[in-house]
Amino acid sequence: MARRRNTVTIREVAEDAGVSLQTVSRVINDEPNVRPQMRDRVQSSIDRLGYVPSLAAQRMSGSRSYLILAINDRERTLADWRERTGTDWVDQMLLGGTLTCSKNGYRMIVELVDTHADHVERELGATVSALQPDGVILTPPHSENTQITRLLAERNIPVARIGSVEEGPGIRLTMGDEGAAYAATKRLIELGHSKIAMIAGPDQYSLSAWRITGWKRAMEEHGLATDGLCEKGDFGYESGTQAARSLLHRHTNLTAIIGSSDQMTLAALEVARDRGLHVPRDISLISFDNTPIVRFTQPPLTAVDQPIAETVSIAVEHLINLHKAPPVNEIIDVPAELVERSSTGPAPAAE
Amino acid sequence: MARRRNTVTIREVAEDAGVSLQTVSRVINDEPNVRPQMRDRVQSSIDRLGYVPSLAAQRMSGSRSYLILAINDRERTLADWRERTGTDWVDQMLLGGTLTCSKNGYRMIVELVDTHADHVERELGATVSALQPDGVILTPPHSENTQITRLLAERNIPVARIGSVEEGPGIRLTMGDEGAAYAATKRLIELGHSKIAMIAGPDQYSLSAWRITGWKRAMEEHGLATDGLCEKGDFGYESGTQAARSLLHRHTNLTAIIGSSDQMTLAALEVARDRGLHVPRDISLISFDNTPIVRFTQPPLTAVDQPIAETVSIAVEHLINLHKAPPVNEIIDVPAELVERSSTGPAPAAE
DNA sequence: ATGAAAGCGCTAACAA
DNA sequence: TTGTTAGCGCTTTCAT
Repeated sequence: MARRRNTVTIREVAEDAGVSLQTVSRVINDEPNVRPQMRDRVQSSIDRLGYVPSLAAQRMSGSRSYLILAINDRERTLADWRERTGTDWVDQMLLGGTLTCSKNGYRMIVELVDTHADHVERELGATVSALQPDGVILTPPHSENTQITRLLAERNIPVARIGSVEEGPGIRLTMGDEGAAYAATKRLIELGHSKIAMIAGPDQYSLSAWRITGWKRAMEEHGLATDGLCEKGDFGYESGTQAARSLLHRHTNLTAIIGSSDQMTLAALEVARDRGLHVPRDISLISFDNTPIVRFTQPPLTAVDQPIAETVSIAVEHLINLHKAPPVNEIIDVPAELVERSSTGPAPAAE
Repeated sequence: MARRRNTVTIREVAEDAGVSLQTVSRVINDEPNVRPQMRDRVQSSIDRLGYVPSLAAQRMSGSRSYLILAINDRERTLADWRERTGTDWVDQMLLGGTLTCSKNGYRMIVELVDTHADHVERELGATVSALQPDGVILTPPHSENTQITRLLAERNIPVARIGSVEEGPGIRLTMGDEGAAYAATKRLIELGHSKIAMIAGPDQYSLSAWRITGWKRAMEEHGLATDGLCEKGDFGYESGTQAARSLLHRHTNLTAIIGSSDQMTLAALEVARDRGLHVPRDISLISFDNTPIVRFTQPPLTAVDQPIAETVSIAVEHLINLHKAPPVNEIIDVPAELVERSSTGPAPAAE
């Protein structure tokens, strides 16, 4: 069975318009050296025939692939999806990414990449060879994986690294972590809290440290102690339970906790409840992420909203070179916002 | 600046192995007529050089594109993402789709397509021309959009239609809607309920009717009336509020509601609470979707879990022809499961 | 400002 | 069983 030709090619457009292939190509790519009259003629043929250039052919002839790769941690992402934890990180990436991509004729492809050292080079290398993307967006913890950044640099593929300020190839974007932690802490201080603890994320993620820094800065500015008030988790629920238990055990006069993820803060809420503490009357809680679920908990959590969509959108814009002359050494910091709900309130009167 | 060659091509592999391009091609595509010894030789060159075929080139030479398109309703999806309603439909599609795709060397690309009649043909036509996917997965309401199915059929692109049983091109998959509604209703009847209402989805979605059918069948089998017990919504929260109000207003002796989406059921929960009804003591609630948020509401909702990941995975398998001889006229029904939580309980004693 | 020719990396059809 | 040839649809030279 002969596979019928079923797409319009550049040749048909050229014939229809009575011009050469090149002229059509020039029109498609908005290149100079085409008279307006000619351009109109060709464009109308394109429209009438419904011609759309084949991505594959464009890529083949050495032009762009019009593909942007968004890379996420395989293990964590799969776990989130399988357990349906309600993390909408990927959705927000798609929101910011696909919209900006499609505005410019690009597509975004989500790829999951293992952090495991043996695989990463082969795995990502294969993906890049197959797809030949025009740009790659790296998210933590991949943003700081030198194996990955080196591989991409070798292949001359533009990179946007989200959540990293480390020197290295590509542009760097952060989501206001330090500032947000500072603002959250400050807000709690305004509410009269002075014993404010932090459940931080894992060291593997740079942003964990930035948030600690923001929290410490606010505390110190107000002459408040931070010793023993920081516990580390891995962003997951279980680790939040451990951290909250240990904090509440050590500090019976704790009146506020900032959790570096929704899951950990949710766990803290549960732990507080188990100990008979009422939120926010006895203890205030602020979370990081602002995933959908925190609006539905009892009480709904005050949370730092991660501007994922906006950040990814900006990353895409830079990758496809909308901003000519990329500020190579600059770091783009997209500010995060604090969304106040009912898990924060005035500090309880001192005993 | 000369763009440096930075990928290994089939030619280099051929030279390295001392064979022709064609032999390498045969090895790559696992074709017959290559002696094991030759195959090994070529394979080791491939491995050593880290060669991966270029998708674009493969596509160009008339073979597959190794791309599967997953199409969702643009407006609804964007709204869900922007409002962060917690719908993880796309995530579940990615979970089922990308895993099965990547196992077979394919990629899945998520596309948002407007339902609006004027656009759809141009829009989807352009995407298909550009990407030339090997298969397309359609979700409601696109699954039954004849403009779309016709377009894809004309271009000989294999289609999987989720949530449609209508005659037409491609394979059809459903997610056990009728059976699940039947099972949910039956469960409520077992719990002693007899006045069981339904908040259905919009007519635009076939599955809305299937769920009504399942509910009615269970009711009738037990000699229970259904008159005036079905209200229609649009799956959104607002419409759920309207529907629940109207139902509770008309039927003061209502003891159970089945909602055709999480958002509508959440709205019903709120309405019930406003009227001083305790869930599940005074009224039981069962939802459809089982998105992450329903585990965190008070009380957590009993819900019909939509097997999205599994369904999409099966769709992909068929599209890439893992199951030779596709059962063209068969409908694949992936059963949904009822997840019991705390929004269902025994019917209150009759007054 | 426009066109002709060459080639991107691969596979299909054919030849050996 | 293996190799050779001719494209796929497009963009790059380079001519005109």
